[in-house]
Amino acid sequence: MKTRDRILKNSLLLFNQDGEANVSTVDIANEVDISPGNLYYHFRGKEVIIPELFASFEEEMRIVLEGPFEKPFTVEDNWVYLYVIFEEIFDFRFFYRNLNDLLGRFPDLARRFREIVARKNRAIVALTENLQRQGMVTLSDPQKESLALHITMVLTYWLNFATVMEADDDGPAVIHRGVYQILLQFAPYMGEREDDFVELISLFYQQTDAA
Amino acid sequence: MKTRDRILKNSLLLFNQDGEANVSTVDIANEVDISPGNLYYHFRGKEVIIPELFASFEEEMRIVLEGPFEKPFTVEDNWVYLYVIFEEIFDFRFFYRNLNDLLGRFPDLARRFREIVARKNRAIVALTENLQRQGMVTLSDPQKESLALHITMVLTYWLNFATVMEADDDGPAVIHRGVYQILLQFAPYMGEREDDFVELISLFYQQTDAA
DNA sequence: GTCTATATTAGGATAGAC
DNA sequence: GTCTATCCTAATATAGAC
Repeated sequence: MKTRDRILKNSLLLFNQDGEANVSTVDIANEVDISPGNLYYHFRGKEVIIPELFASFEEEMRIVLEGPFEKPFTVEDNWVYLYVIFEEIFDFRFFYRNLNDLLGRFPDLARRFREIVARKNRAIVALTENLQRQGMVTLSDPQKESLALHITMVLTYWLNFATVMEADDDGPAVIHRGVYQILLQFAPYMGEREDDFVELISLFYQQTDAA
Repeated sequence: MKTRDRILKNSLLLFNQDGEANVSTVDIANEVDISPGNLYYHFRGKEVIIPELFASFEEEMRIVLEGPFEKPFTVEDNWVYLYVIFEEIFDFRFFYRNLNDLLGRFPDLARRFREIVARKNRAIVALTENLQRQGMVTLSDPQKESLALHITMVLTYWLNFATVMEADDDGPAVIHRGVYQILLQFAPYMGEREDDFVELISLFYQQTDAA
């Protein structure tokens, strides 16, 4: 693995672990086991590393969000879809934990981040419409927009919230509950299918929780 | 006004404006128009100012959250109640924008912050039960818990989210939309009253928005 | 209580040898 | 590409006079 890539990899590791603000260039160099001077040969400091990491995140998120929304999605498909989005956020969680600061410091990233959130929102709208087409939920357009906005917010902050509320940082379990919470939000729009649906996702919840 | 209080007041101002991490003790001294040395006479640095500000927040939030939940709350009461909670968060928004970092640095505050969120959640549960007693909404216990958790999350992160999504920082308007979004979440549990309810809160929304 | 002056340190950054 | 040595700066913190 090239030094350049090792720097990126370890920066991400430390940023996620300790928060970007609490990681110095020397910390990174130590973790990579090179000299600070060498680090500066590859990157002119954190101000260059961060946008580079963001670009990876952006690309992966773009791929993830291009879900195949024309086909009918089963509940399990939806479960997996949300799970994968959460995983992506988890992998770059340092970014989400410091959003205001980071977006303030990098206006270019702010623009692009907003674009990602907008995409996320559109994906949730599409997912909702898919459920609608299958006759699983009934909701008006304003309700749809409002619900999508809410879900987008939960997708954005759930991992933060969980970290704040419980000191421990067990990724999979937290993601798992996040997916469950989100899918539960569709229940009230399901009419008589509601009970079946809740039972189904509760099953997913318990199932994967044990794993 | 005593110097000590002026330091606290201006620290809060700068923290909210620029983020705690971007405000130095010298910045604060400048804003208060005293020397850095003098600042250190009153406080041993930001590490002492922050918990002091948190204590104010904690106290005010405690008062706000002690809502009179036994009486039947009108929709307008609920509107005002949520609005006031948001205002409190807005006044100490620097804290919410840096939650993970700050709670990591001050474990004692982390404990107390979790307690506040738990109170917030209980308040929302109480508010929901109040609507239930009035026959305005129908929901099962798990639904109630899930809805309350969601609303607690929105209460916690809405202002952050809005700042991220729109660069501008217009407090009242953002709070206003937050309240609207939250109340909208009760709609699907209202049965036939739903349309009336949505119309009513839309009215509040447009009304206060013009003001 | 308040000031000025100064010490200390950590982090960011570069020069030059290998 | 990599290292060592070194510099610069911003931020924290203290001492001592007024």
